[in-house]
Order: sequence, then C-alpha cells, then structure tokens
Amino acid sequence: MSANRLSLEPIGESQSLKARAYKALKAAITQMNIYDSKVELRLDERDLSAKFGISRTPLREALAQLDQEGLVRVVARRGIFIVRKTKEEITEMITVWAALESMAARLACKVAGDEEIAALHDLVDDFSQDAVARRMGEYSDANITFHQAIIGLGKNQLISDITDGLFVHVRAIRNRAIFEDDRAKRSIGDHKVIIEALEARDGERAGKLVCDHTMRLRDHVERYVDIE
Amino acid sequence: MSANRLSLEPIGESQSLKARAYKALKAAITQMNIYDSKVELRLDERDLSAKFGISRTPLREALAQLDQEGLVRVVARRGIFIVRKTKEEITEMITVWAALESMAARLACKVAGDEEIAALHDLVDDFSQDAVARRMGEYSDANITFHQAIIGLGKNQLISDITDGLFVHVRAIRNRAIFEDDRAKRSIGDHKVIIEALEARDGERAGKLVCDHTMRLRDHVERYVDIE
DNA sequence: CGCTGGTATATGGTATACCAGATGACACTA
DNA sequence: TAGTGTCATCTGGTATACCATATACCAGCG
Repeated sequence: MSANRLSLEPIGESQSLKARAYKALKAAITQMNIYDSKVELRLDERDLSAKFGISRTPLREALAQLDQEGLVRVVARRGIFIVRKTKEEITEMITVWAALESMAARLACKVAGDEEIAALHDLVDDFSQDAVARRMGEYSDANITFHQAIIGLGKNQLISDITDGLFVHVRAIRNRAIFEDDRAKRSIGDHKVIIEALEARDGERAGKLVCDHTMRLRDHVERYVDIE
Repeated sequence: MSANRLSLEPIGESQSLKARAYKALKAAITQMNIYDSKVELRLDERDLSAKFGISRTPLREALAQLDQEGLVRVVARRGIFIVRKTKEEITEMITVWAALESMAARLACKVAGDEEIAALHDLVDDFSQDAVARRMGEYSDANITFHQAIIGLGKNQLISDITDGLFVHVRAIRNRAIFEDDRAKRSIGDHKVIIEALEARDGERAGKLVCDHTMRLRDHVERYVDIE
C-alpha cells in the first residue's frame, strides 16, 4: 500500500558546537593511555579551536564541562591539563561504584523482569573457562558490560548516570590493573553466584555479593596497581 | 613569644567572575522555594549579566555548570529554566544517598577515630525528646547535619562530594515533606542505634541501619509528598 | 470572526578582540 | 657567578558584537 499522506520525521537538529566539541574531546582523552609514558598532558585552547575549526567560546564551554567532570583541569593563565587520577581517587571511585551497584542489585530484585535477569547469563557464559585465555583487555570490557547490565536492571537513572561517569575513569587504568588468570576466573565465578541471587530475588544477598565483589577489586587495585 | 620571621599567607586571589556568578546563582536558586506557588522559573542571560555587572561570557559558563548539575536547564533560543525535580528524580536521589551513606558508615567503622564517633552524640542529644517540638525545618537541618557527619567519617571524598550535590536538591523539598512528630521521634531513635553500631565497629550492621533508615525516608517521600 | 502567513523581537549560540597575570629568556649588576 | 630587573610572549579570562531561530504579534484574506 502506498502512503496517502506525507509522514515526516522531525529534522534532527544538529548539535551545538559545544556539544560536539565536548564529545570529540572526551573521546580523544578517554582513548589515550594517559597513565602511560610521557604523553602530552597539556592542551591549548587556541590550538584546539583551530583544529576543530570553531571559535574558542564553545570550545571553552566544552572544556569547562570536562573540568567539572574531572577529566581535565583548567588553570588560569597556565594551561589546560589532562588529569591523572591518584590511586586514592581511583579506589574511592571503585568504592562508590561498589555502593551504587550493590544498591542497584537490591533494586533489581524488586523491579527487574525474569527475562532481563536471565539475559545476564549471556554476558557471563561467553567468557566461561577457556575464553579467559583471551587478552585481558577484552575480558575487562566484558566485565564492565556485565556490571553495567546489573546497574541497568536497578532502573534508577541516577545510579546509571553516576556510574557511567565513573567507568570512564576506571576504564582508563584497566590496562594498569594486573588481571591475572586467577582473578578473571574467580570473577566469573562471582558473577554466576550474583546471577543466582538475582534469580532467587534475594536482594540482600545480591547486594552483598556485588558489594564484596567490587570491593575486592578495590583492594586489588590498592595493593597491586601502581600509578605513578 | 614573638615571631622571628615573616610568615605570610598567600594572597587570597579573588575568584574568577565565573566562580562568583556560580556561587551567587546557586545560593539564589537553592534559597527560593521552587516547589511553592508560581515563582518565576525563567532566567535571562542579559538580565542577569546586567544585574551582576558582568558580561554574558562568565555568566554563561556559570549557568552551564548549574545546567550540568541539574539545577537549571539551558534551552537554545528558548530560555533558561530553573528545574523542578520530579518525585521520581527525588526518590532516586534519596536512594543514591542511602547507598552512599550506608557505604560511608561501613567505612567509618574501619577508619574513624573513637572520638569522632563519640562526637555524633552531640548532634543527636540536642534533639532528644522535647526538642522534637521545635519546628520541623530546624529538625530537618539538624537531621541532614547528622547524616553529613556520618558521611564525613567514612573519609571518602568522592562520597562526600556526590552527597553534597544531592543534598541541595533534597533540601529543596524538605518543606514539602510531612515530618510529623512520629517520624521525627523514630528518626532520632534510629540515629541512636546507628551510633551504637558505629561504636561497636559493626560495619555490616551500621551500613544496614543507615540504608534502611534512609530508604524509609525514600518510601515516605514517595507515598506522602506531593510534587506538582 | 478565524485562519494563514509574514515579520519584528527576544534569546541563547558563536566569533572576535582585548585584558591581565604567569613564564622564561636575557641582559645587567655586584 | 649568582642574583635581579626588564620585557616579550603565551594563555586563560572577559567584554562585546553579531548570528540564527523560536515565539508572539499583526495584517490580510476568506
């Protein structure tokens, strides 16, 4: 059947230059291994505005936003510096993450659908046993995906937003984390137990398992990861 | 004894106009009862810049920051609007608060000094029994002070920062919350039990008590507070 | 009277110019 | 040589002018 009337989509308004500059900068910063070697940690407003082909004004606003998020520090008359988080800041972030994901797991037991919880299996089974042998970076990403999935099941948008902000930073040091075979295997075991608790709708237990699991990562980072 | 050498403080450099505008705006917004009546929810960049005696540029950066924090929404070619949080957003914030304060309580059992925990008594005893009769606004402030104190004992700067941001919003609806005598008395009872758990260094128990206590507030708000 | 389309105005977005303080090179002095 | 003053220059902060569009108002037409 042919359309007998025009059905038009609203024109997708192109984002503001500020928004685009923000995304571009954030992508660029999060992709570089700022904890490696001697990468240039200094940015220049004029350089960047020239490279992006926009004026300093929207670029400055994007930088101000990144500054507030803690990815960058803007110092008057000195420069703009990409921030390297201290180990203490990283462990604090993981602690907050533990608290929020734990709460999300509790909530999930109340509000998540059976099929949503069941879908978690797919995120774990892919990495059962042998798959652990793959390079750790890949495992780490899948690991984060699993945790984000749990957080999503809690259906608390604020928790999702806050943890998203944290993942950006935590992810930046994942290459520094020593994810030895041992940890990866144990991690997968933990994940399976967490799913069981969720399926049993045991919020108390699921929350505790998630919290302990993530706090072990925190302790691991504190003990074995060397930043600077 | 007289000083035998000059000890000079660094000259407190006057903050940037952006920072000052930010503080002024934030104070102004948080002080007004945005959930009452028909207060003007619209702001105008040019008006504000004129009133503050600064140009639009630093003012815009301050507004952008408030926008990111969720106090304000800047819409292109439409205006700047003071945000009224929905009830769902408020309850989500209280949930996050519960998760973080609970974690802070657990941490406090490990890292807080005995005298620090003991100091909590002062924040509760002031409001024992009769004091509850005071007007609820005052109680509410003291209540928040108590919870902030616990969070402080956890010595996790990030938790403190995030919850500080949340308190701004939650505080805005405190006048809408029905803090009947009953709740206030029970609340004080809860607080005393929480202190006991902290003194016993029972992190598990302290965390659970704090979480349950705050989640009860969440449920209360969800059931009895009417926004819009 | 009511709908339609043009148009003035309001308002946030962007570009540009200038300002002030921080830095470092360098010459000068003791 | 070490310390000091000067100055060019770099860099983020601020002011201002202009741009693009959402909105409201109004004239014109039926």
